[in-house]
Parts: sequence; C-alpha cells; structure tokens
Amino acid sequence: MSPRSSEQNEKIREERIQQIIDAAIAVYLEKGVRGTEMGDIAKRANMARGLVYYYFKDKMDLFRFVFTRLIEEAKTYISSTLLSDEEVISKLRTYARFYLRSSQLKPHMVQFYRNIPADIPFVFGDKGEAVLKEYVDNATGPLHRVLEQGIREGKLKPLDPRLISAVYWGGLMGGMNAMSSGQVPEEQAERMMDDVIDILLDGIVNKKG
Amino acid sequence: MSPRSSEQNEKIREERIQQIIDAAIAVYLEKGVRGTEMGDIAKRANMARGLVYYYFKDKMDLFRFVFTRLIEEAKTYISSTLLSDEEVISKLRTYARFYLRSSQLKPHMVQFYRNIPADIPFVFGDKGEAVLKEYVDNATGPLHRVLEQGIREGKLKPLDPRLISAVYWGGLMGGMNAMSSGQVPEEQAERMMDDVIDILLDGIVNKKG
Amino acid sequence: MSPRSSEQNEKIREERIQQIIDAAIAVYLEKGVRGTEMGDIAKRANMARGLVYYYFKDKMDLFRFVFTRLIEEAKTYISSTLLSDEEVISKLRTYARFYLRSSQLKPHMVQFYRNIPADIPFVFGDKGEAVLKEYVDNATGPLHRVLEQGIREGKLKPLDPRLISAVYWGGLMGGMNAMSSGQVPEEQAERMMDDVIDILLDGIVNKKG
Amino acid sequence: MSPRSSEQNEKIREERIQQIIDAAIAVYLEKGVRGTEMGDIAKRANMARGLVYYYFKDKMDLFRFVFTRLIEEAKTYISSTLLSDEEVISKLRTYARFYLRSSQLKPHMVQFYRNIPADIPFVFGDKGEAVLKEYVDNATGPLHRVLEQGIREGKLKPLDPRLISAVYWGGLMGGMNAMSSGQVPEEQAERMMDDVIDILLDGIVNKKG
DNA sequence: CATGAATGAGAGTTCATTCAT
DNA sequence: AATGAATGAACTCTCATTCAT
Repeated sequence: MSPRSSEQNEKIREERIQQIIDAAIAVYLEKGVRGTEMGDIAKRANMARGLVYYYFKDKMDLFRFVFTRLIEEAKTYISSTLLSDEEVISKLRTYARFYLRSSQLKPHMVQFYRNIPADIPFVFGDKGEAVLKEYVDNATGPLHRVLEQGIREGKLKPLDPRLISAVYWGGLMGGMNAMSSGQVPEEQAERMMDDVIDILLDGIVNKKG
Repeated sequence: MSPRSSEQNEKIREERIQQIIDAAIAVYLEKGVRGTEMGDIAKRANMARGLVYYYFKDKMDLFRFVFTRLIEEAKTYISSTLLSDEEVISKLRTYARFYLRSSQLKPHMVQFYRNIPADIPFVFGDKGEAVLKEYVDNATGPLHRVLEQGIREGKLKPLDPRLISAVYWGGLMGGMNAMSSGQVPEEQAERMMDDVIDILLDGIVNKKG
Repeated sequence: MSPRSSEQNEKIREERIQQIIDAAIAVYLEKGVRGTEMGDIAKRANMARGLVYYYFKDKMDLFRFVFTRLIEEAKTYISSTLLSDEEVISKLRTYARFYLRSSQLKPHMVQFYRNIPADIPFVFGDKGEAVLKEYVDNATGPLHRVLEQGIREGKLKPLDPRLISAVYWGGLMGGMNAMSSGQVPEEQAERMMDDVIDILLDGIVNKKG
Repeated sequence: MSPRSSEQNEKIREERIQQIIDAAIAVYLEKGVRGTEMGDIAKRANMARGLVYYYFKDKMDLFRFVFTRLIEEAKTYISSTLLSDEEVISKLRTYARFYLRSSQLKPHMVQFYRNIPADIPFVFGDKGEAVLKEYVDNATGPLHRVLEQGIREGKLKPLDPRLISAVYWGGLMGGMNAMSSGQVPEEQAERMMDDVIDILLDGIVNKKG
C-alpha cells in the first residue's frame, strides 16, 4: 500500500501512453480519424475510457501526438537516407530501397503516407497548413533537391523537377503498396525491390548522356 | 393551377438528384464519407434536409448511388481506352494520356481514385468486398492484361506483371496529382502529359529488345 | 374542358372522402393512430398526399371525423337494439346477438371497440373526456339501464349493475373476438352465438327466482 | 479516490436499469410504444437521454426488455396459480381471484394484458409472431387445459373449450377492469371478487350435472 | 493512476404539413 | 379538385468528454 515511487509512475506513464498510441494507430488505420472512437481506442488498449483522457486532453490532442510521432519517425528515416554524400543515382536508389524495405517491415507506414496529406489539416486545424508544409518539405524536399542536382548534372531527364518528383514518388508508393501486402516471401523481397528501383530509375535517367 | 405534368416532375427530380450528387461529391472530397453531414449536403444543394431524404433513403444510400456512378464513369473511360486493338506501347500511352487529361479536366476524380479502395467497404458494407473486387478488376484488369501482353511480346521488362502494374499505376497517379493541381496552364498541359508518359514508359519498356 | 357541375363536384367530394376514411380505418386498425402515416393513407386511397389535406385540415381532424363516424355507427346499432320494449332477458339476448353477428360481419369493429377508450383522449384532445363519456354513455348506458331493470325485477343477480355490466361486456367482447377471427364457418355461427349468449346469461340471471 | 468496486457498479447498474424500466412502463401505459419518447423516459427516470442508451441499445431493445419482463412476470403468476392439483372449479376460482387481486394491486397489468397482443408484433418485429404465440400459450394454455378437464369431467358445459376460454377470459378482463379502477375500497374488494367469480363460474358450469 | 457511470451537443432520420403548379 | 415536390420541427441515436469514486 505504499505509494508508487516517481520512477515507477514514470514507467507506468510511458507504458500507458505507448499502449494508447499503438491502439490509436491500429484503429486509425482501419477507420480513419473521424471513424476512430475514443471508446475503441480504450478497449483496444485494455483500459477505461477515462484513462485515455488522463493522458491526452482530447481526441485531437491524441491524434496530434500520434501524427507528430509518425512524422518525426518519417523525417528521421529520410534524413538518414538522403543526406549522405553519395552520387545522385546511388542516393535515389538508397532512398527508394529504404522506403520499400520499411514498407515491408512496417506495412502501416504505407497507409500513413497515403493518408497523411488529407488528415493533417483536419487533425492540426489552423496549424494544419504549416505542419503539412513542414512535413512535405521534410519528406519531399530532400528528394527534390537530389532530383534537381541530378538534372543539373545531366544524369536525369531535363524536366520539371516537381513533375519528376511526383511521378517518382507515386511509382515508389505503388511499389510500397506491393511490398506491404504481407504476401511477399523474404527470399523474393530483395529481387522485388531491385525491380521496382529499376523501373523507377529507368524512367527518369537521361539516356542521352 | 393544374398539377405538374409527369415530364415536369421527372425533370425536377433529375435536377434535384443531380444537385444532391454534386453537393455530396463536393463535401465528400473535402471531408470524406464520415465527415460529410447530410445538413452540409442540403445546404450546399440549396434545399431543406428533408428533401435529401425524399430522394435518398439515408446517407449510405446516397453514397452508394454516388459511388456507383463514379465507378461506372471510371469503368466506361477505361474500357473505351484499352479495348482498342492498337499496339501495346501505344495502348499504354493512350491509357496514361487519358487519365492525365481527365485529371486535369475533372480534378476530383484523382482524389476519388485515391480514396475509393478505403471508402468502398465502409459505404457498401457487406457487399463492399464484392464491389471493390469488381471495381479493381475493371480498373486494373485491362491494364494488367495489356502489360502481360507486352511482357509476352518482349516489349516490356520481363517482370511480375503485378509489380509493373503497381508501379505504373502509382507513377501515373503521381502524374495525375500534378495535373489536377489546377495550376497547369493549358499550353503546358500537353508537354507535361508527354513527359509523364515518357517517364512511365521508359521505366517499363525492355531496352534489350 | 368545361368546368364540372357542382353536383359532379359534390359526388367526387363524397367519393374521395369515403376513400380516405376507408384507407384511414384500414391503416389505423393495423398500426394505431400514432403509427398511421398520412402518406400511407394517401397511398392506400390511391391519391396524392396533398389531397388528403384538401379534405381534412390535419391528421387529427381526419381521425376525429373517422372516430365520430364509427361512434355514430355504434350508437345507431345499439339504440336500434336495446330500445325495443321486449322483456329484459330477451333484450340482453338480442343485444349480445347483435354484437356477435356484427363482429362476424365487420371484424374491424371488434378492434375498434377495444381501442377506442384509449384512442379517444388522444384524438380529441381536450374534448376527449367529454367525447369518451358520451360514447360510453351511449354504448354502455342502455345496457346499464337494462341490467338495472333486470336486477329490480329480480331476474338478474342483485349485484352492483356496474360490475355486472363490466363482466357482461367483457365476456361479450371475448365472444366477439372468437366470432371475428374469420375462421368461423357460417353453419357454425348460429350455434356459437347461442353458446356465448348462454354463458353470458347463465352468469348473470338470478337462479333463486 | 479509488475507483468504484464492481459490486458498487453492479448495484448502480441494477438501480438505473430498474429506474429506466419503471419510467418506460409508466410512459408506455399512457402513450403506447409509438407515443413513448426516449426523452420522456429519461426525464421521468431523472437522467440524461444518453444514459438510457448506455443501458439499452435502442428504443426497441428497451421495450423488448420491458415486455420480456412483464411476460415473464405474468407467466410466473399463472403457472403458480393453475398448476396446483385442486379440483377444477376450485382451480378456476383461484385463477380468477388471482388475476382480480393482482389487477387491484398492480393496475397497470390490466392495461398490459389488453395491449400486449397488439404491441408484441411491433416491438419484436420478425420474432413477434413466435413471442406472441409463446405468450398466449403460457397465458391461455393452462386455463385451456383446466377448462378441457372440466368439460371432460362433466363439470363444465360441453362446449368448444376455445369458446369458453374466450368468454371466460373476456369476462375476467371485464372484472379486472373494474377492480383496477382504483376506486374500490378495500372492504368491498373481497365481495367484488366473489361476485365476479360467481358470474364467471355460473356462466360455464354444467347445471345438468 | 484508474474506472466506468453520466452528460449533452449534435448528427441522422421521420413525417405532418405546405405550396407551386 | 389534384399532384407531388418541398419544408422543418421533433425525434432517435452516437460519441466526445466529464466526474464521482
């Protein structure tokens, strides 16, 4: 009956929050933000409705937290990927491979990438535009700069980099979808990723070089 | 003083239904199915809430109608595009050009293509799976078959057609996004479409031919 | 194109009103006052919703009219039955026989007799109490007086006439239910009525006479 | 500060449910199923509308629960009454006395007996017919069998037992009405019940025995 | 920290009634 | 006299959020 020490409390706190987030993500992926009910989250996290509110002011607060985490995660990945000083084509290859691999390992991220542009404005309200812009800058910005560099160096087709970026990212998303289906046997994964990357790069490299 | 003729009534009905559908699509694109309120639809269609229920049993009935129309529309487009007996590469070119052009003309279709796989199960309930399957078969099936033909003929890379399909469609969606942004001046549209198609095809054609 | 004559109009008027009433009664018997929708009445009467309102100010107005008619009808029956100057037992016999027979011929009247005490207050609002009282006086009053006479004459049990009335009427209603079931073959009807009447009278006649 | 124990919660739940049921019955008796509004129930039960939905899925669910309880109650009464091994006339006497007494003590049951055949199909939907049949079997079945026995033994008139049953039950209902009016002084109650029973039995016993 | 009963604003739906034709 | 499209008040039901314990 002795009160819990603050370390214990802190530990419980973190565990609970993680449980809530995991549950929120799970429900969110199935039903979207509006379709996610606080009761569902609590149930899936194995706790009472009230406790969710103990840790998060309200539904949007919870989702802001979840989205911020996911965005942060994505940001970390990307920067760790494209900031190296490899050669352009190599970079693009690494970049694509990274997303493809993580789609296989964390299939929910694919869905997240697909929905985030539509959900951020709703979840973040006024600040939505800013958050979205920052996210996009972080997610697409580096890719953008690499593409621009590649175009300048004559290694990529001399087209509008925004257009190349859009098609490249779209194709990559298509590949990610395929990789995330959960039906890719490990021994084929490498091959599939290579194939996707081949398609993507063959589409944009400048053959007249 | 005499009552309206049935032609007049029929005309009114059609107009009203069209107004409701237009309003529903507009709100849907902004807020999704769950976020769309019947009141908003009525307001945007300039009528009382009750009138929406006069024409549609309930919200899901309305959305089923809207989705069915959109699916039908998409189906028509596709079949009119890929069933011709051109040569494979030509077909793929026509196919892509068609989607790109219609993305520019009907920007909402892009969003629809993106959301439909997630919304169909919700809107159609039990029958969702069947409807979705039928839609996908109609939407991707023809593309699939053309790709298989191309692979057989050695004109496309000898890869898993499902993978090619996924990346091709993803890239095309990326291009459609770009085309639908509403910021493409008409004089650049042709050029943009050609560029997108170039990227898409260069990615998948078999250069060792 | 010549306007209808007023006689024609009057004829149409009466026909329409009758159609509405018939439809209203039919729906009412199935769903009760609150469960009856004006649209159902119109549909069953084969006319547009609006026309019902042309003839009746509103739903309650229609029902007041319907109820008044039914009450009137019942009143007429009763008075024609009990006002004769037969001997008491004879009168009660005739009275019962009359209701039993009409239950067989117009099964809906049974249901009406059962529901009317509960529905009158709702349909007639403030005046409900008065209407109900008047109805009861008309329906039960004569029976009441006959019973009182019978008691005075020593032909019926010397009990509270209200009690006898209640039980007699209840038993008669039970018999009416049986007669109205629609499964009574004509050749058995007479016999059944006699049996019911025997039970009713044996219950209340004074055997010590 | 510690959360309520599950016993406390269970107690709260039971109390709340009982309050809701009591309120529902009260409103139901005044307005019928269709006329009963969930808001009225909540108000009469002194709680927010939402709480009613916390305990019952929807209006019909609540009414199914209420009806099931009332039916159960009625069933218990009846079986406890007629299953004894008294002599036939005695049984019928006990049976009638039981209903008359309980009509006086729980006046609402009379109204319930009167309305239940009409309301069950509405409340139970598809299953209405089955529920109604089961209810009638339980309510009338035992009486029926006693009557058949009495007829066989020559103690009751040699008539169709269904007919006797109908008239007997009707007459009893009439007596119950009288008893439930709330205006029966306790000192007269016994006398009234005896009178009713006399009428009922004199109607059906076989005097030629 | 934890529970789940309780609340009420607001969305979905129905239906009596009106109105232009 | 007749039609059926149109309206909106009122009801049913959901769910984010609060609160007593």
